[in-house]
Amino acid sequence: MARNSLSPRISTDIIEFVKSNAMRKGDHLPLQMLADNFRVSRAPIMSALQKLEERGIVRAEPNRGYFLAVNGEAIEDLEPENGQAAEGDDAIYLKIADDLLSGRFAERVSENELMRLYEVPRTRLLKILHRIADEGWIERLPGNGWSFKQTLMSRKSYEEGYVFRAVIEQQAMLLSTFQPDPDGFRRARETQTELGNGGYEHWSRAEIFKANNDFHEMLVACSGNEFFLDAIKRINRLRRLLEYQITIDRSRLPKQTAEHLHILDLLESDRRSEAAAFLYTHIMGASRIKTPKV
Amino acid sequence: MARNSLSPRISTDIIEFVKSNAMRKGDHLPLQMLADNFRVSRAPIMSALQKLEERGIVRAEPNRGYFLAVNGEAIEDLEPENGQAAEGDDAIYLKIADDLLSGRFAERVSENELMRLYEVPRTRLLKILHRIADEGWIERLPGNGWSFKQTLMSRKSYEEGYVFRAVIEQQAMLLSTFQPDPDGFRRARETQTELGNGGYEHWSRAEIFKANNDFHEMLVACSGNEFFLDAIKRINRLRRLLEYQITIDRSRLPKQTAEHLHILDLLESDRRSEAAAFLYTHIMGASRIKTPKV
DNA sequence: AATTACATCTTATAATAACAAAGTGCAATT
DNA sequence: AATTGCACTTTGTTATTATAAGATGTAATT
Repeated sequence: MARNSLSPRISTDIIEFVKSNAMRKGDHLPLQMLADNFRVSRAPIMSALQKLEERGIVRAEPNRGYFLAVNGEAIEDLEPENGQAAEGDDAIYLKIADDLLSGRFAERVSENELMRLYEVPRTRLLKILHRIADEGWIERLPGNGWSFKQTLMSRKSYEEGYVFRAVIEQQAMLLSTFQPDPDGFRRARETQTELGNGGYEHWSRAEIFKANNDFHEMLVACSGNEFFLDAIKRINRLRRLLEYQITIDRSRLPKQTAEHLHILDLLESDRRSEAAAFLYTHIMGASRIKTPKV
Repeated sequence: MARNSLSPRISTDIIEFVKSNAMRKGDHLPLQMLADNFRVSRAPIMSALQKLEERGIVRAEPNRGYFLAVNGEAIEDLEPENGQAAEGDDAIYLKIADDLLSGRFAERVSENELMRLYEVPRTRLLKILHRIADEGWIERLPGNGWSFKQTLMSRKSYEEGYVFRAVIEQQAMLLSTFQPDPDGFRRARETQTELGNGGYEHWSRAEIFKANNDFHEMLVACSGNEFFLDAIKRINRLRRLLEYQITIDRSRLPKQTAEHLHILDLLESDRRSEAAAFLYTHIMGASRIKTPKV
């Protein structure tokens, strides 16, 4: 009768926060700091911490607050990578994507139909549909119902996407406002090195995908132009959907990470136009290898 | 208690359709054809035509349907250009934009607050907010409420937008898939010529803006790459919002239309890279002149 | 001075019902 | 054969109400 609690998501976020800040056992976790960080009030932070206490990750001290009960890096995510255990809205979102790619939809669908099909209240369904609309693969019709844009999910569009990415990223790098971000570079180096040195064998598909996207988005962020970054983020969200259907060719990853590192090298030795050219072929090269199942 | 009828919008659409197809007095207007065209069922078409009959624009013949009562070009829009007579959702959308640009919002707003402020039911408000979110200048917070992204509305972002457009459009033209669309070129020529030959003096701001956007979107459409087109459309929607605040410098329009025609000339004589380079400076040039009021 | 813990207020989701508008099948008309 | 006109079904918006979750001010504790 009421909404889904934020606390599960926030629990996960807190764990990630603790890890990425390399916090240690005994460190204090002030409510307001976490609340500001996640852009919510103290209330959901409280309940998330209470849940984390039950899992033994934090310790509560009366009137003093919550403290880390273990070292950050020692925390393992509960329910880690159990296949497709997407929770809540995301589960339905993915089901819709899957049903669309399997051709289970007519071009036109009514909201009621979808509500019945996925057993979701209208409010929630609409939230999901609007998200999909934002990603561009569904569209509200003027009268009743919604219409899927199958074109965006096609093979042709997939290749167009690579062209778009290659052009945008290359051009972003050539902008006069482009400026390498030392901190971003350092972290990218770490991740890419780790991924190249064996990580590619056991990391999950989602992790690999994220590492790759993070790298490219970090580069575009250096352009200092929000529109370029936004365009890349937007197309990456769509790409995630299509590439989930594809088997990753892990044998190609060492080469990929090496190329990523090479780009950083070039940039750090002020050979920007070389880096941009290399980036272009790097992206276009990736598109030819993989072949969608569908 | 029920939703807004589509018929007003469809009436307008029919008029536009009739005009752009140069239809003549006495021409038949089949329901299904119009329905397919506007992606709705015959029902709202019927009621739209009934309203048009009351205005004397079409004539009904029993069991035969509706026929144009006047020549297409002779129809004047009712309530034409009466300043800012935006109807329905658009009115609220524009009010929100205006209130934001005037700094009347805190960074954080709740849905209830907005419902009270604009006296709109939640469903409608949400539709508008999602549209705004799609344009990128508002964002749902994880807990309660929404947050405006003022950055997108700033002077800096305005300039970044021009850079983005210039790059995207130029690169779109350089794609191997780029192919001039003779029909699109012809129509663009007509519009731009008309605008240059005096149209710039009496066309409304909205009309001028639309002609300009149509021109650029037509060009990008020739790239045959949906992502380029989408990116341009997206930024143009945002641009409309900011430029509405700006006084048009009509004296610059003849030069602008001349440049547009020049681009078409270059493309038609197969001088694509020249055209692309010119297009780039054309767009960047436009950004320096105008100065936002805000 | 910072921060929690609690009480209180506010917000958004969900279920329901009413209703006008959109969608549709088919006989009637041209 | 095409298209309308109409009866009928389905859909989506709105208002209402209940409720759990988020937001927040403040006294108490460190």
